[in-house]
Amino acid sequence: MTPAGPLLRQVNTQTLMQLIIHTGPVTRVELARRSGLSKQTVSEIVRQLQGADWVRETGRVRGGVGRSPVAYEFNPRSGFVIGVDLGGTKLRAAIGDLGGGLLHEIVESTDPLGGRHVIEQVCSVSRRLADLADASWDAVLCVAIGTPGVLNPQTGVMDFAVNIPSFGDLRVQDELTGRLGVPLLLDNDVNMAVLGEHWQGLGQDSSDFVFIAVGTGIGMGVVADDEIRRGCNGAAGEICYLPIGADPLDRANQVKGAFEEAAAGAGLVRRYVEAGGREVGVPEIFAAAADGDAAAQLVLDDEGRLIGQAICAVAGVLDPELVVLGGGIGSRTELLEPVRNWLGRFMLQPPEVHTSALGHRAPLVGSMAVALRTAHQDLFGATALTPLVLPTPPSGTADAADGDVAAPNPGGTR
Amino acid sequence: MTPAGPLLRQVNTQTLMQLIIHTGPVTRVELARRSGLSKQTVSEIVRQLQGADWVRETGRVRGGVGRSPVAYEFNPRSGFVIGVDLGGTKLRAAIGDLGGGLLHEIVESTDPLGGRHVIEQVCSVSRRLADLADASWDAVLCVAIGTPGVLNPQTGVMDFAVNIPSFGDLRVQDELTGRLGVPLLLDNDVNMAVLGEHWQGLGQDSSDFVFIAVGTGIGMGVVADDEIRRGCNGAAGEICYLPIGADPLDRANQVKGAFEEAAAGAGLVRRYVEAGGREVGVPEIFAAAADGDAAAQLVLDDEGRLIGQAICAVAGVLDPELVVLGGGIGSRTELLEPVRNWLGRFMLQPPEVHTSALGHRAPLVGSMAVALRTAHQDLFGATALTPLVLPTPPSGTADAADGDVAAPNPGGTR
DNA sequence: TCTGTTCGTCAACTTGCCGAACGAATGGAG
DNA sequence: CTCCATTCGTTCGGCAAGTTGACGAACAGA
Repeated sequence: MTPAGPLLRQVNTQTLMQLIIHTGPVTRVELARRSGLSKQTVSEIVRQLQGADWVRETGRVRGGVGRSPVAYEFNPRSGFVIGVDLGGTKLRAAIGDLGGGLLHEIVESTDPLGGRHVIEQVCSVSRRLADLADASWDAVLCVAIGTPGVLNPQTGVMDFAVNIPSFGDLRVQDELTGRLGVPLLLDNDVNMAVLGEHWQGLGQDSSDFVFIAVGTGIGMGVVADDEIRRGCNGAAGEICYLPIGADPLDRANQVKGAFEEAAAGAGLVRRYVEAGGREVGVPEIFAAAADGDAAAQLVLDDEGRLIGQAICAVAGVLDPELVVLGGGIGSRTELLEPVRNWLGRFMLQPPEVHTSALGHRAPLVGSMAVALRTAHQDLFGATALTPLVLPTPPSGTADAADGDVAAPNPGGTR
Repeated sequence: MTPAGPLLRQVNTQTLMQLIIHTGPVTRVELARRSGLSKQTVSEIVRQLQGADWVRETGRVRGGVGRSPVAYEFNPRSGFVIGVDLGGTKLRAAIGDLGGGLLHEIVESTDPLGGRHVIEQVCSVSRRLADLADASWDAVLCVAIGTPGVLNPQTGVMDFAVNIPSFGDLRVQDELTGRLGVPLLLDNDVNMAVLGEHWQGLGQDSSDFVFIAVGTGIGMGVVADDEIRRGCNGAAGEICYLPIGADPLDRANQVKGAFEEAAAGAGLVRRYVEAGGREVGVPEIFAAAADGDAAAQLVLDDEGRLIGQAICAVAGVLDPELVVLGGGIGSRTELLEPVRNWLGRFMLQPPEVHTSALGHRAPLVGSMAVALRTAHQDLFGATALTPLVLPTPPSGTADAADGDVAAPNPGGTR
């Protein structure tokens, strides 16, 4: 089943591939030093990789004494990935190469007809991106899509995809996979956003941090130990249900969640009206506060208190290094100071709080990160080949009777 | 650096070892089928393992047609691990074999002198356990200790180890490692408890669940994706600081935490007094409630409300499959119904809530699990040998300007 | 006792990697 | 301009590990 030769060679090939990717242009001798392999083995494998176009020469390294070595680097155009941020109004998509470089980006309005029309739109945009990048469709290795809603990990259906008409009914995963013919990943847009910040934003140096999006709704993405955490139903980070702000016992507040009821867009407007303001949109409230409107300022400070309280709850559970605020309301820098202020009054040692570095592009960047990572895993990852079972502790007391053993399993499972 | 031969053989040896451990008694042919290796290779490696006493024959499998094969099983006595639950008043310790079997257990009072005396006590108990199990000290592969307090991941010092006099000042990790001469793991007792439940208690089938201990203090252990989560400062699960019950803005409530101030032992007693009860201990309150004391019943129902609110907050952040209640107060079954009742009023789809299956032995069992797992990792794990770097996406800069269609990045990153 | 079947081991062959030695390129010294 | 130390890259013989194939050994049932 697993001939020995191929396996070892595969491991070594992947090792070298990893080194070439992460070390940038590198000579064969350097590879031999770092991998511990011998020069000849390295040469042979590199030759293969170059033949398969995974790797390309990048010139010679001159300057030292002795013969100039040839340097090799990863050929980023050996594959492409596509990331999509599918919102209720806008569809953002981008194509990038396997080196992590972003090549082209398309932004357009989401098809208001919803349902299959949106699926069709995603396909169309994807193929246009591939054309823009002058890439054959076969070279597209992975597509990742972030969209509002909770992904049901079992069925692959996005529940609560309220922003797009009749989108929740479709088996989006299957539909799109079938139509694109490419591995497809679907996830919550907040999860994508947190991964975006982890890859290229504020969370680059943090292995434990959260992204809190406050806008029309409220959501949170959690990165713990450098991985996204989804919880058992994919509902981790659904802090809209936190018992904060509104009465958590009122059933009316449990549909969208007490915290969301109070702190999200509608709640903010309602509190502004209650404080004596006119019934306007969220941006107008911020503008009014900037103009010195006392009611608006009070409401925004209160918003800071609510968010601070939520962060306090999150920090008590997760102990993140950093909290990134995003979304239509959360990304307003005016909120930063009240949030920090209130948080400091709730906690003795609060986590750092910052406004998203990527802004509305966070979910898109995150989708790219997911697609890229998946492609790399599939191509060069350790997943497929390790024959090792996870080393979990043996379960319970060995209840095997001593002495002769019962008959072996007849079917010869496998 | 890494000779090829040994590496491949090591991988295969570990593969077979894993199979033998997890499959129980198993014949060589079966091993060959499952591992994909040939019969000869399996024979050779099994011979070696048997010579090194890692594996032993366990009789022949009779009943089938043809020659009876010899079955092999993991020799659990090839190594031993020790788990310790070091509390403020009691010290529980146990020794088990590498098969997960618990062999002997010792419970005694913690040395009230604290500090080095306790360290000495741990050493003494450990060696006595090894003697009881008739194991040479060299065969003890790992010791894990759970104790109250927050482990500082950097220094290895237990901060806030308030229950044991002058214990927080010591570099316990280093002291004990030096004195025992064995790999030693130190962690929070609540973390140990959650791992105990994960191994042999209620959380066996859950990859995402939490253990909430309510007693003198309040703490929570978090298992997400089958791993314990500590957060960036090891303070994950410190739900004592949740803004629940007491005024979270009062600095006096921030030392121990608002939630702990309200819901832990002292808070429970205080609320009972405020409700008209006498100043008694926690067990007396439970007894009074059972006797029909209205004030006590009210206070306990209120305790259920507080805990329910905390679970609501935790569930909103982590989405656990299960919440296990433990600790002096939390493990009282009388609380289960009020907690569930209130939780159902807070949330539409609350997680399951149960009382700890292991009770006060949870931290001890968890320590055993940690020690066992560490020993297995060290012996048969994949950690030491994989030459693969983690396949993270390469960090390319792609700061494309916004716009309907962004220009391709000009610099040709990297 | 015979026979079909399965287990376990011995031999011959293949793969992959390494050490050592050798030709090739390069920059500097004379 | 030539020579040379130095480093790069390749070729050759050898070793370690695994696989296929064949054969003796044990066992159940006829």
